[in-house]
Amino acid sequence: MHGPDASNLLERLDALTQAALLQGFHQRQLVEGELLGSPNGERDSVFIVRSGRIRVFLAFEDKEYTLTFLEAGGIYSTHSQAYVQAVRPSEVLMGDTVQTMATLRSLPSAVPAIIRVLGATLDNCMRIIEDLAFRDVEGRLARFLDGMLARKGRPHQGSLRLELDLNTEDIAQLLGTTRQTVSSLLNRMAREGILSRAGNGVFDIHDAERLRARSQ
Amino acid sequence: MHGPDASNLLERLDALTQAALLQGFHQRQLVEGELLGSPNGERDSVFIVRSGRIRVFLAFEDKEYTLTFLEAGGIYSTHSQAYVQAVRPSEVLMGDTVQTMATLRSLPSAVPAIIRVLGATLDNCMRIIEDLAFRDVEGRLARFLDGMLARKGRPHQGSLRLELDLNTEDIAQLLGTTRQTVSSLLNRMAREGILSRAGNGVFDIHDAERLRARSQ
DNA sequence: GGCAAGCTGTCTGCTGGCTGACAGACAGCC
DNA sequence: GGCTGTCTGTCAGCCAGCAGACAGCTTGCC
Repeated sequence: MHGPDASNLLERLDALTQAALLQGFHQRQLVEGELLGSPNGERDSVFIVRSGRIRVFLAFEDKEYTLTFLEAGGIYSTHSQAYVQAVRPSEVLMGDTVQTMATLRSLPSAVPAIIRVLGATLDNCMRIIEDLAFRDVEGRLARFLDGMLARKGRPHQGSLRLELDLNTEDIAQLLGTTRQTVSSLLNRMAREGILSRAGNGVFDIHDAERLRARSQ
Repeated sequence: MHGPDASNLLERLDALTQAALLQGFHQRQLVEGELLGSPNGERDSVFIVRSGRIRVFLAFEDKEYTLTFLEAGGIYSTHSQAYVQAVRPSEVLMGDTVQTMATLRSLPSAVPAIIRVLGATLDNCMRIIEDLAFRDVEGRLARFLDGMLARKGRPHQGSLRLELDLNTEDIAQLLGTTRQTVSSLLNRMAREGILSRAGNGVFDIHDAERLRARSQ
């Protein structure tokens, strides 16, 4: 989410490699709000999302910045300074990082896929830095919507419908700003005819052209 | 630079593995200001810095944000949306990414090192995001100085001397702010007795305690 | 029905930091 | 000496966006 998805690791591997890699992984059910990992967490794990929705975020004092939402197929690691939390009931496959590294030694065919996943995560981070360092909130919002449009937009009555299932606060945390600012920007764009809101978390984009122009 | 260094890849490998990995790499001399890579550059390369100083930065319109400076031992890739530029005459060992990936398949012992390097780069990116999303410029500056202190500080007449070889503008670009703001913050810290400036790019930190407190 | 919880919209005041402009200090060079 | 280029310090003006407060709307529950 928020840009091209962290690539689906499993799709890129043949069945045998897949099975070998996932040896030692165990399935885990998460309830809504459950923390999978936090900075300085005891144990390093890698995990793959089977279902549900996982939020990866940074926190400092009482602010939070969402790095990404993971859905089915998403892969991440609980090391790093990020918090990892299920925002709804979810299922994940978890494995120990150290053990997975060891498995990799005897599974060279999986290496390029792994490196590509890491590379995609890195790209995502760089995009975020670019956003935070250079763009104002309106630019970030436009870029976010434009990116989601490419991934999730569906034609609907002459416009493009975007069902994000995110509320204003969620979007604000993805952009590193406040709910109030997102709210007023979205309404300004609505007034300008760029989009309209068709219920909570549902947007109809009427002028993708102008949206993209704003994301530069 | 700017936090723990992107780990020195070569140190972590035995001589044989090293030689195998660097097969096909070629040495290249860079003059000051030379661009090694830019977003949408034709060819993907990996490179290792032998000497000199390389700046990795993002650019947008007329602003630039420096992600890191690489010195001897540093490793990076020219893929990604970053620009890579020699800020002084430098020597690098360059290799083709695709070919290096292929080499890796038959060199499983190098995989953990590679993954660790990628992981360190990712950690650095996350630290930057944390800074940009949560901290004001003074906090970022304090954190930057504190980090450099740990890596480059040398006792000097009862204080800790920091020879950064960076001017105010360079620091501003590392922090995502302007030269003027950095200048006034440094002078405020000097007035408060936290540090003093002993020439361009040289700082004496008198109160590391209070510096750290400001970086939270 | 009433009540609470969650989501949204809007207003107001305040401020961190950007921008542009200018001046002083210093080094190297002709 | 004067000239140029590089680096630094400082000031005034301005504004994007934060923070707090409040109101309206829905939904679900007792």
